[in-house]
Amino acid sequence: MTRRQNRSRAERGIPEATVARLPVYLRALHSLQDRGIATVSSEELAAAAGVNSAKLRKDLSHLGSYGTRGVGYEVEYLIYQISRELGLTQDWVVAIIGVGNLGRALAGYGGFASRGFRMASLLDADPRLVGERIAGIDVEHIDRLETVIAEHGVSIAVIATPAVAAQEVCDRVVASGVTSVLNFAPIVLSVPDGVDVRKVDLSIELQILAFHEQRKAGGPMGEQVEREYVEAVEL
Amino acid sequence: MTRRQNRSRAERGIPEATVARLPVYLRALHSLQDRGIATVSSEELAAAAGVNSAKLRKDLSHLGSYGTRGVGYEVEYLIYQISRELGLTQDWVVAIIGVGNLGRALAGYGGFASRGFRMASLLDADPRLVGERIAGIDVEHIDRLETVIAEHGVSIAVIATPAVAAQEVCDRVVASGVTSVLNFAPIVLSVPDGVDVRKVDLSIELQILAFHEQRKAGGPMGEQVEREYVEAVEL
DNA sequence: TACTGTGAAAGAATTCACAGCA
DNA sequence: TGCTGTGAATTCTTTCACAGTA
Repeated sequence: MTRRQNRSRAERGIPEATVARLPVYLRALHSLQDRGIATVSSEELAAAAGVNSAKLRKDLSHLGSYGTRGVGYEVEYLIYQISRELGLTQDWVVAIIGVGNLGRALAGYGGFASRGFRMASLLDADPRLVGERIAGIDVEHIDRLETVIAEHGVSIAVIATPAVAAQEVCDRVVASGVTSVLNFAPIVLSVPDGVDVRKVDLSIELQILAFHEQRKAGGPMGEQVEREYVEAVEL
Repeated sequence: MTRRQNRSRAERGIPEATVARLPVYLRALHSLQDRGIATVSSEELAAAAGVNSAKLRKDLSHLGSYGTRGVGYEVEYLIYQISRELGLTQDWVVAIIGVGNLGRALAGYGGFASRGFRMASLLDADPRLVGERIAGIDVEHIDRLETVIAEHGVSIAVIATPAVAAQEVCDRVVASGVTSVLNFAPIVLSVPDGVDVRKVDLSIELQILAFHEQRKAGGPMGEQVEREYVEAVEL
């Protein structure tokens, strides 16, 4: 794995913050491409992605030198390079566990099937849902989890179950060799080293918004609130 | 707004990274409370929240000194203090725009109605959905957006529409005075200063997972891939 | 004694500002 | 000339390690 070549690039060390923004750039680039734009400056692309141009250039510099001074970036080429860096030039097989409203929303999500991700399986514990066809896939019973993961070569598991079931499901997918988990259940999953978990959590996002909203309005009150606590506790 | 009192606390300056973790601590604390635990050490709480204890203590120190040396934190009191800091001791009125599977999932989300958030309205552009009752609320037509925001005093708008509609919906809610937006549409919203937007994006999360998954497997290949690009472009 | 709270050190991420190149 | 790519400066975040205290 040390076969290197001419291209000078920071050896396998893209900052996490940069990785998190690459998908945003990619989306902006696709949108430019759809509008027939072939070349874009860092200033324009940054605006489309909602960041400042210095940050964008620094981020892209971690991938290599894919721009042209005095001109900008070629949209198609940059799409390819970012896709490659993110691993989207290969297909990742995804299984969704939990087919409530959220699971359905995820299954039906378009951008999913399109670039780099193949939804292979939908699983649920509720026997009444088994056999139902959603987004072209038959829902299977959770009992088949291990079999399905092995047969399809699932590498990313999306957990969209109720909170109480999430840890057990997680343990099972991890035991089956899955090392990437996207968790929608409102619970902190514990996993062994080497397994990546990302969490998407509506209520956390709302709470962060509430914090800022409150701040705009003047912040939490002082001693008055201290009194309210005493009352609240004594109810 | 400069009436201060004894409690020494960094004057209105809680780091953003800390704010983003407070909801996680809060959830962990509620879970401890449900299990009848009255007191917790930074070590235990940190484990439950999936962070290390130094970080937890530093985070909490930004709110004030709510622990007891040699003992730990009183669960109930800490819940109250964090809730207050996040602005959850008051109710925030939320409207969801877009009632597809995702909107339904959000509407049905339990933790929502419970702590600090009141779902006041569901809106959709599709006349066939108008009048349908979801989670106890009648879906209204998007034409009524401005009226609904004013009447209910909506302060947080959740955008769960298709991407093409999202910016227009966003413009309208902002024009109606909403300054906090939670966006589920896969698009960068542009808003004036003073408006907070948070984004939840499935495909970005998947892409970040794919990056790490690829890394585990050995990273993007070198010159071989460079050739593949040429072929891909020439299709 | 067993914990919290916090300065100080280390590490990451962002921004500045400009050299260098097409 | 007009842009990218990047060192250097700055700011933010995490971690260390221990003084202080119930």
